[in-house]
Amino acid sequence: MSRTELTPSKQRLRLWLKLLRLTRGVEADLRERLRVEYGATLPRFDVMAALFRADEARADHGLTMTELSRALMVSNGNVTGIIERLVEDGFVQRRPDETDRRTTFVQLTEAGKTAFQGMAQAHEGWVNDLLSPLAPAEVDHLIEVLDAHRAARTSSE
Amino acid sequence: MSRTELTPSKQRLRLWLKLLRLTRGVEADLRERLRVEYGATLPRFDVMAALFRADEARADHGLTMTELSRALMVSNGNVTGIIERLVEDGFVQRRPDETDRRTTFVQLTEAGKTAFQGMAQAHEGWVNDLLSPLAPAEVDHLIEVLDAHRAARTSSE
DNA sequence: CGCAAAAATTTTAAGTATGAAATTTTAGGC
DNA sequence: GCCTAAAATTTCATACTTAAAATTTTTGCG
Repeated sequence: MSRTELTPSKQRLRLWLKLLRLTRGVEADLRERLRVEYGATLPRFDVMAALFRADEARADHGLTMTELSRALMVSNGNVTGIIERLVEDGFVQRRPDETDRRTTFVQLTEAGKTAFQGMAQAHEGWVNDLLSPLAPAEVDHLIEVLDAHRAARTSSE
Repeated sequence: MSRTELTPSKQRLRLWLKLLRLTRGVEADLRERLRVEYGATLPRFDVMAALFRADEARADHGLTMTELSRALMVSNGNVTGIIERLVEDGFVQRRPDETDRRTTFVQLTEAGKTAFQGMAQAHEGWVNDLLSPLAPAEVDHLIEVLDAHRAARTSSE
């Protein structure tokens, strides 16, 4: 019945390329809108999102640089630069750990929280639009597939 | 029945974040392996793959810079830099268009083709491993979903 | 205690990435 | 046949990204 007769390996490669195309397209769109409407960038937004979530979970001292780096899956040196610019803009503040002078806590300022909340609402709408061809049932199914994939990967490590 | 009661918009956002996590994870893995086993980078590999495909399709003159930029969904200025380094390495050669002096054709050298073929085979194996938790039927289904999504997006433009 | 290994972060060098401006060349209308 | 608009590319400034080296501080063991 199928039009093409490909090995599982080749099919997975095809899927991977299509997945990459989708995410690159969506990311390009989101980046463009963040830039035009908020003068922001995607990495900045991602960092602020992580800090906002942390603040909601436990409104104490923010995240350490290492926690941020791991949460976003980017290198530690990378986080340093992004935080530096966010601090310059007044959206983020650093705070030293009293008991361990190696670590630095990082958290959103009030201005940072306010700025993020505006962007986050717009961001959710954009993502919804960009993925709107996917029906809610399809979305739920895909989430399950991704969760199962993630579980399989982490257990095999 | 469902544990959480989220709006379609929030569900799509969740899906997007999971999708991003998957692709970033896979990309990080592929980048690491390309670096360790071939001393190559992902952008270089992507460019070479596009040129290799073009050469298979019509073995004449390669691709123009603009075609490359569009195929990979990266900025034109970006392609200039990557090609520059590939030319230095002897994997790619530029050739001027005789009839239109604005455009430059770019194609793999023999060394480039050979180098790419080795990497491509390994790359397919890595992708297969990384996506192995997805059963072939699931892979086919996902490909259909992505194709439908892509069709819906391009038609609405 | 003393000191080597580990941990958290920053720095560095090179590559990737963008958007905008600049350059060169071509095409089309008058 | 000019001259402006469009097209293809490069250059530029800035930001992001990585891996590796360097720095600072803490921990744990003999």
